[in-house]
Parts: sequence; C-alpha cells; structure tokens
Amino acid sequence: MPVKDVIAAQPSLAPESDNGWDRLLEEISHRPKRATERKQDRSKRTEQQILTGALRVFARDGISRSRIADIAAEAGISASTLYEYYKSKEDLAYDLPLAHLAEFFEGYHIAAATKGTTREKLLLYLVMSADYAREHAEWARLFYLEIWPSVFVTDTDLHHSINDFTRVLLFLVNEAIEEGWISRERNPYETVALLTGGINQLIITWLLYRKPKNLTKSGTEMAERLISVLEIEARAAG
Amino acid sequence: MPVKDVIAAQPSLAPESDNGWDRLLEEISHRPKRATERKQDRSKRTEQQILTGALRVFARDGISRSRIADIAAEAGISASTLYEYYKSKEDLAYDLPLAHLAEFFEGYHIAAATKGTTREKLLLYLVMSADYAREHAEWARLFYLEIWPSVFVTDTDLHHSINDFTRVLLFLVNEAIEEGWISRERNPYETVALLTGGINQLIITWLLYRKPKNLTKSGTEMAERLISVLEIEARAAG
DNA sequence: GGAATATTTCGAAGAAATTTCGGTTTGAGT
DNA sequence: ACTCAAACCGAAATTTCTTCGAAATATTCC
Repeated sequence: MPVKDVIAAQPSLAPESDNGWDRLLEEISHRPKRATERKQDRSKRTEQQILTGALRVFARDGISRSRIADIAAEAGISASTLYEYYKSKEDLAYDLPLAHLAEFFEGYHIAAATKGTTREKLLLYLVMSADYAREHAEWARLFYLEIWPSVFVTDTDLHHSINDFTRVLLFLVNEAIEEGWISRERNPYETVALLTGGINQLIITWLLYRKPKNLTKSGTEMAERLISVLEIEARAAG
Repeated sequence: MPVKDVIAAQPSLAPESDNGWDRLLEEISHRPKRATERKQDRSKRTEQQILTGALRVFARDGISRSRIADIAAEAGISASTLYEYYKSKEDLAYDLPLAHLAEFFEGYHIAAATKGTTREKLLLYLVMSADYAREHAEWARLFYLEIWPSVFVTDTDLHHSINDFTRVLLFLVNEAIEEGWISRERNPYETVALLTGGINQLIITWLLYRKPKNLTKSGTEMAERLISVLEIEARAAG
C-alpha cells in the first residue's frame, strides 16, 4: 500500500515527512481529468456547458431520473452531441465530481500550508470538507448522496479520488498516533471511519433537510469535538 | 435509576420512561407495510417471490441497472404481472427495505428488553445494526448504499422508517444526557450524527470492500469505542 | 484568400427498457 | 358446476438512451 510506504519513510528527522505530505497532496490534486483533450475552443465551452447543465439537472432530479435530453437542453446542444463528449449518462455522472474534488484538494493543500501542527491540519480538513459542501451544494448533493456510496464507482478514476479523501485522513491520523495524541491502541482505519462518518453524516443531514441551518458552524463544532474526543481518549488510555 | 428496578419491572407495570421506550419501539416495528392486501394465497406467494427476486437483482446490479424483466424472471412471472404489484421499479425498490427494517426493530425490541441500562441499550443498538447488515448483506447493500442516502426517499413510507432509526438513537442519547454520562453541553443531534456516522461508515466500508473482514467484531469495537469516548468526554467536561 | 482537412454538431433512425392494455386463465365462494 | 373477481400474460405503446451518416463549422496548408 502506497500510503504506508509514504508514512513509514520518516524517522524522527523532520523534512522527509513534510515531503511525503506535499507529495500526497500534490498527487491527489492533479489526477488526470480526461483522456481526450478537446481541440477547439467552442468545444471546450460546450464541455463546460455540459458539466454545468448536468450538475444542475442531476442535483435536481437525481441521476437515474435525469434525462439526457434535459441535460443537453440545459447545455444548449442536441442530445446526440452530448455523446461526442461522454459515452453514457453514467459516464458523465462519474466524471462530474472529479474537477471539484481536485479543486477541494488543491484549496486544502494551500490552506494547510499555513498550519503548523498535525492537529490543525486535521481540524482544517474536516472543517473544509463541510464548508466545501455548503459552498457547492449541488455538487455535494450529487457526490455525497448519489456517488460516494455507489457500488459501481469501483474501477473508475473517481474511485481513486474518493480513496484519496480517506488517504489524507489516514496520513494525518497516523501522524497523530506518532505524536501520541491519538491512541495507539486503536486501529487507525477505525479512527478514520469515525472521523469521516461523523462529518459526512452531518453533511448528509444538511443536504437532505437543511438542518443544521449553519453547516459551517456545525461542521466546525463537530470537527473540534471529534478531535478533542480522540485526544481525551488517548490521554485516558495512556 | 437503580438497575435492579428496571430489570424487575414488567411491561404492564413499567414506569413512565420505559413506557415511552416501549411505545416507541412498538410503533416503529409495526409501521403499515402495504396499503393493498393481497386476496389469494398464490398472490401472497408471488408477492414474496417478487421481493426475494428483486432483492437479489437489485443487490447484484444496483437499482438503476436492474431490469424489470430480470426481476420478473427471477420471480417466475411475466414483467407485466409485476405491475399488478408495484407501480414502478422505483416503487418496488423503496418498498423493499421496509419489511427488513421492521424485522430489525422488532428483534432489537426483544433483545433490548433483557438490557437494564441505557448504556447497554445503546451499545446493543449499534452492535445489532452492524450485525444485521452482516447477516442480510444483500439487503444492506441496497439499503445503505442506494436507498438511505437517496434524495428521493422523502415523502415515502420508507422515509418514516429511516427517521425511526434516528429517533431511537435520539431517545437513548437524551436519556444518557439525563443520566449524566453524555455531555449536556453538546447538541444531542450532533451526538446522534456522530454515533450513526461512525457505525454506518464502518458498515459501508464493509459492504464495498469486505473490510474489515469481521464486521461483527469491528462493529462491537466501534460501538464500544463510540460510547466510551462519549463517557470520557462527559467526565472531562463535568 | 481559398481549397483541403479535421472537428464539431445535429436530426433521424435504431435499440433497449419501461409501462399500459385487452383479453385469458385461475381460484375462492356459493 | 357456476360466477365473478383476482391474477396473469403477450403484444403493443411509450419513453428514454444511443448510434450513425450527413451537414455545418473551424483549422491548416498552400
């Protein structure tokens, strides 16, 4: 497993670990987006219009109820033209989140650079996840409610990006264990599940019911609580 | 309240709080399943065969890729007959989890009766959730990966049953707050999100990757950890 | 600038799946 | 055995997805 190697490759001397961190973030914010590049400018515009329209329609109707014709209309093209860009509706749906994920990772990479400690980085990650969902609600609806849990995402580019989301957390959790403020007794994967689960559940509830009203505030609260709870746990155990 | 009293208490003589508990569990394990009752025996058998076949096909192919024809074939009937039972594929998919959910709640109701403390009840609930998913993996695949997160479950019978899942947790969390071992400082809904999220994330990961290998064991570990962490938090705060 | 070439677009036809409909079969009650 | 509603099915209609060949638009090269 690449993550373990990256993490293992650092004794007590510092620079190596930052290197691993940067390489991880670098890698995940630059996953190749599409195999085929569009040649003409008009085509690039069309591609963008498809993505925008599709996001709109998917978020409104859900993937399975959405009709290609509606998406095409929203993008101002004919349905058959859409097939020049994506080989099926499913293909389009699974490609859609990639750009946003990359954007999120990139934004996080920059923001995290100002944070010195692992704890701050972890907190930022959780808080930014919730906040990104709030800022891009249509995308989040598609991503958290339809795509993330989907069985069929395995063996796609998207699958890697979703795993990246976990990899970052795992990196930070392992570092925290190293630093001694997350319990060594606990399986790191379990800790990651706890963190991811807590934040995601909050996001999902917000997407479905717009409750809690202020997702940024609740996300921050939840994130701080999760981390502090892990700290207390480690102290109680150690 | 003393553990002995609770254990000794019979349902008919139960104190006020147990009454609320029993009524809640009673209510949620007896939500009306279908509006229309089938008249003939053969029809009841057919209905059962449709449900079994649909579960099989949905779990294998996912809802959107599943074909009515396949489900009908699996049930040994023609596609058009299926429409005598369900008005659409979606309708069928949303009806499917109901019976299992009721079964789970019923099983939990019985098992919880042997548990005296709120803490034990809560632990049991989380553990049983994970274990029920393991025992009914096809159902769980459909429920956790496709239906629960779906935007379109709102305004359906299923929606109530899903909410019930949270209501039980909320009841127990509030009781725990009353008893003083979950922090009063924290929003109960947030605590519920933390608990649900942690367990669900574990279940989802298992459904997708069969990791952790032993879901019962990991579920128990996670459940114990979640609860103990909340206890420590409350002690640290109080 | 204009012919040659490549890319992009679209309407119409083809495929695939869902859903409806009319009529036949089956079974419960008498 | 007869009656009638319930259950069932094949065929057709409908809806939506997808393919294809030709037309339109952009780019390249002389």
